[in-house]
Amino acid sequence: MEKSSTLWDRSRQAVVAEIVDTALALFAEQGYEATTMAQVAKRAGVSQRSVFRYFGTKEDLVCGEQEALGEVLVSAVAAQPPEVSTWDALRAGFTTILTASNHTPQRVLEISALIFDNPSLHARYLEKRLRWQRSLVPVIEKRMGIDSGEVPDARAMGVIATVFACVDAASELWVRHGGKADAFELYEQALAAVRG
Amino acid sequence: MEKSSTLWDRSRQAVVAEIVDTALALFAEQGYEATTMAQVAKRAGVSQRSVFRYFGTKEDLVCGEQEALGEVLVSAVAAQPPEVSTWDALRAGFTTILTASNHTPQRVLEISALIFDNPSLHARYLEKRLRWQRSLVPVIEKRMGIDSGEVPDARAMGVIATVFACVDAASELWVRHGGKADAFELYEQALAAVRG
DNA sequence: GCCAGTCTGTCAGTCACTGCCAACCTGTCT
DNA sequence: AGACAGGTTGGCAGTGACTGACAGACTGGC
Repeated sequence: MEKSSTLWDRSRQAVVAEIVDTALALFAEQGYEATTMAQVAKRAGVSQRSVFRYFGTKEDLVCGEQEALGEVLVSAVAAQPPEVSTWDALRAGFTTILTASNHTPQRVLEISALIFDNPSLHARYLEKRLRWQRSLVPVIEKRMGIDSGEVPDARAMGVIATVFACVDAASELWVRHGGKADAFELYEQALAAVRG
Repeated sequence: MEKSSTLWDRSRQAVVAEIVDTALALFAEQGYEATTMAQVAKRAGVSQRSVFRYFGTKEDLVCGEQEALGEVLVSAVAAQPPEVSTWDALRAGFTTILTASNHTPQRVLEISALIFDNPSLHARYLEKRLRWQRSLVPVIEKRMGIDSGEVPDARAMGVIATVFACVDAASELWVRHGGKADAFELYEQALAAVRG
């Protein structure tokens, strides 16, 4: 949470934001597949090479910020006091993410719909989420009173994967309902069906 | 389970198997990323174009048969008698898949390790699994006594996603243990931690 | 043998992505 | 002001996955 130090850093942030905005606009106009990186670069006013320097892959134009959110999630869960149950700690982590995201719900919905509609994007998204799960393992193991071995514990992995699965189900349904449903409620329903 | 009808069909199957075998061998030798489709085609004795006609993508050389297994899973779950609980029905589906796969455990381990070690393959694999989940939704909804609406039910999705999550955790741990662990046991542990 | 339909190989092309190098911009030291 | 060092950008050529189009080969039915 450090203030954007140098002026140079801020202009860089502006360039990144500009590229993402033009990319999302183009994806909305023509669809993800039909849009080329050359188009994005040209309309954003930078070289194609620079777009790849900033984002690495076309998919990261959409899924890029997931990276940072993962760290937020892990530290939020780790920061929960020990008397909070594992399930509540994980839920708290996800609510933290929701409030930490500085996007309008419309924007979140737009991006989510893009991801859910596009197999290649969806695949990449799932894989990134799996990294979140991996980095959560030690945190949850400690919370469940399990010694962290070199290989993760099946119980910890199961709990983490289940919470993610329910979050995922809730997100997908939220998108399918056009953002009109209560995602939190859907999550509770899904988890209750599992644990009840 | 129909007998491979025409001779032509059988030789076609042989070609497909030959391509997969050479591909896996090359991946084992040089790694997945470092192996080009041109190499696979050349060593398999077919044109590069034909490889793409059979498999569509490089990833499908490894994940291709997942497709068929998904249908086996769905029909196996649907075939469970109604008095079997939802959880048991899903577990039965997965054990059916395990026995239906006509590969040696070594082969399964080799393929699984390839998938888990390779982000691009892993991503594609997860996305395919998600399609299994989608096609299971109506089956599970009926079993849980839920009317199938146009949008899936959160409870059904949660249960399905959870079982898959635990299967996934168990598979990954099984691979991390070099195939020496009991995958079934790991699955039970993970699910017990969730439902207990 | 002949014809229709299917399968295969070849070729050229698109697009994501990368390494390389020259130009450039920015702050610093003298 | 001018030289210098660091990092940044753009252009360019290349690789590799993947696709469409076309021509030849191969198959089964007549």
